[in-house]
Amino acid sequence: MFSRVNQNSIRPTISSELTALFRERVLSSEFHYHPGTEIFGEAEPAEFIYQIVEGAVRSYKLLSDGRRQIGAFHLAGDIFGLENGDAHRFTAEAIVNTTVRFLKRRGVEDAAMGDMSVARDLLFLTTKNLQHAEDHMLLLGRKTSLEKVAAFLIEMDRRSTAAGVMELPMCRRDIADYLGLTLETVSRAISILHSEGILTFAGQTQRRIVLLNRNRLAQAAA
Amino acid sequence: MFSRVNQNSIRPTISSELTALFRERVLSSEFHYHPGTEIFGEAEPAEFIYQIVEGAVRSYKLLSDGRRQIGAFHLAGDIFGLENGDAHRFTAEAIVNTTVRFLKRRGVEDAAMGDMSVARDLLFLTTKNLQHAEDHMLLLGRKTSLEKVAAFLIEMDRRSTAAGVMELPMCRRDIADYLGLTLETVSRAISILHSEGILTFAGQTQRRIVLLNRNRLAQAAA
DNA sequence: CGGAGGATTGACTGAGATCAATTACGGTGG
DNA sequence: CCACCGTAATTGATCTCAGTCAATCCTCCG
Repeated sequence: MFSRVNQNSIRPTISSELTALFRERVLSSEFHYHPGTEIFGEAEPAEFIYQIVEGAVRSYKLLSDGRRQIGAFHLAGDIFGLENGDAHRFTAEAIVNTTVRFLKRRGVEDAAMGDMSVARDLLFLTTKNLQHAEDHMLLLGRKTSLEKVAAFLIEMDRRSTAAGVMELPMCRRDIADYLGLTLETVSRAISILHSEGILTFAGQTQRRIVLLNRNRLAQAAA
Repeated sequence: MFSRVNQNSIRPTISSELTALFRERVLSSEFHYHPGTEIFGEAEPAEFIYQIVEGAVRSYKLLSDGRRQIGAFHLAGDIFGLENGDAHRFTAEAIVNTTVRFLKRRGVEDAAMGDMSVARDLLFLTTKNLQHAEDHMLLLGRKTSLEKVAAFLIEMDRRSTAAGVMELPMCRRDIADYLGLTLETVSRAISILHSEGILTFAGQTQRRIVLLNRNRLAQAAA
C-alpha cells in the first residue's frame, strides 16, 4: 500500500509555524502512496494531520448510492486532514504517486496550547479552508457548467507552480465530482474552451493544458 | 435602518466563552434590524462580530448578474460575521425583525491572544462553520431537488427550539437560493412531501410546518 | 375591500445527464 | 521498437429533471 521514502524539498506555504513543526518532526515520518490508495477514510479517528511533499490528493464525501462530492484537491505543500473533532470528515486518496508527511494531531494540539503562534496558524488554516468551501458553494449552487470548468482551470492555474503548462493530476471524473457535473459535461466544456482558442493541449495528452487567454477564461468564469 | 433595544434572554450556545464575552460587553450594544435590511456587506471591513438575540439572518454571495447563493441561515443564539481577514466574505441581511449584539473584532482578537479558551472557541466556531459548508457542498453538488428540500427541513427541525411546529422565517426564494434551486422547485418539493403525508401546515400559512414522519423525511433526504 | 407580495400549480423548454460509440493514450510484454 | 490492451477522453444522440414562463390563489395588510 505505501512505502517509506526520503525527501525534503518542499514548496513553502503561508502556514509557516505548522510547516516548521512538520520540519522539526521529520523522523522518517514520510510515506508514499500509489494512485488511488486511501490515506484516511471518512469517520475514521483523526490521529494525524498531513502535508503533501509531492503529488496530489482528493478529499471527498460519498452518498450511500455512490454519488461523490470532492471537496478539495490538495497539492504539494498543502496541509490536510486537519479536524477539530475526533473523526475525519472526508475520505482522502492519493490521485498520483504521492509523498506525505505526518504529524500527530495530539502533538499539534499540545503545541497550540503552549504556543499562541501555532494556535493562530491552526485558525488561519481552518479559515482558509472555510473560505474555499464558501466560494465553492457559490460555484456548485449557482454557476453553469462552462463557468464551473473555467473557474476550476483558473484555480488550478493560480495554484500551479510551473508558469507555462499546467499539468492536471486528476482525471475528468475527478474534476466532474469536484464541480458537481458529469465527466462528459466537463469534457465538452474543455472542448468549447479549446475550440474558442482560450486553451490548448501540450504534447499529446489531455492532462497538460496551456492557457492562451486568461482574460477570456476569467470572463467565461464570471 | 435600525434602532436600539434592550433584551437579555438568549438561547445558550456551545461557544460558552464567546457568549460570555458577548454578555460582559452588553453596554446597550444591541441593535434591531427590520426585515430585508443589510447588517454588513460582502467585502466591507469586518469591524464587529455578531450574535443574534432574536430573529433570523441570511448570509449570501452574489454573482454580477444577480444570481445569489445563501451560505447559511443564522438563528437566535448564533454567532456570525466572524472573519479572519479584514473583510466580510458574505453579505448579511435580517430576514425578519431581528435583534443583534455586537462585539468589536479587535477586542475578541485581543482576548484570544491573552486567553487560550477564547482562542479555542474561535477555532471551534470556525470549524463548525467549515463543517456545515462541507456538508452543504455535498448537498449542492450531488443531491436531487427533493433530497435538498428534505435535508433543509431536517436541518431546520434540528435547529428549531419549538418541538411541535417549525416556523420558517425565510420565504421560498431564500430556501431556493440556499439549496441551489428555484422557488418553484422548492414549492413543488414541499407539495410532494405534503401530499405524501410527511408534513403538514399549521394554521393557514405555508411558513409553519409540522413534520408528521421524520423517518420518511430522513429517507427522502438520503 | 382592494392591492401587494408570497406560494402554488400548470405548460413548456432547455441545460446537463445518460447512454452509446469511437478515438486516444500509456503501460506491458513480446 | 512495436503490437496490444485497458483506461481516459471525446463526441454524438437522446432523455429527463429542474428551470422558465405564466396564471391563479392565498394571506396579510392598510
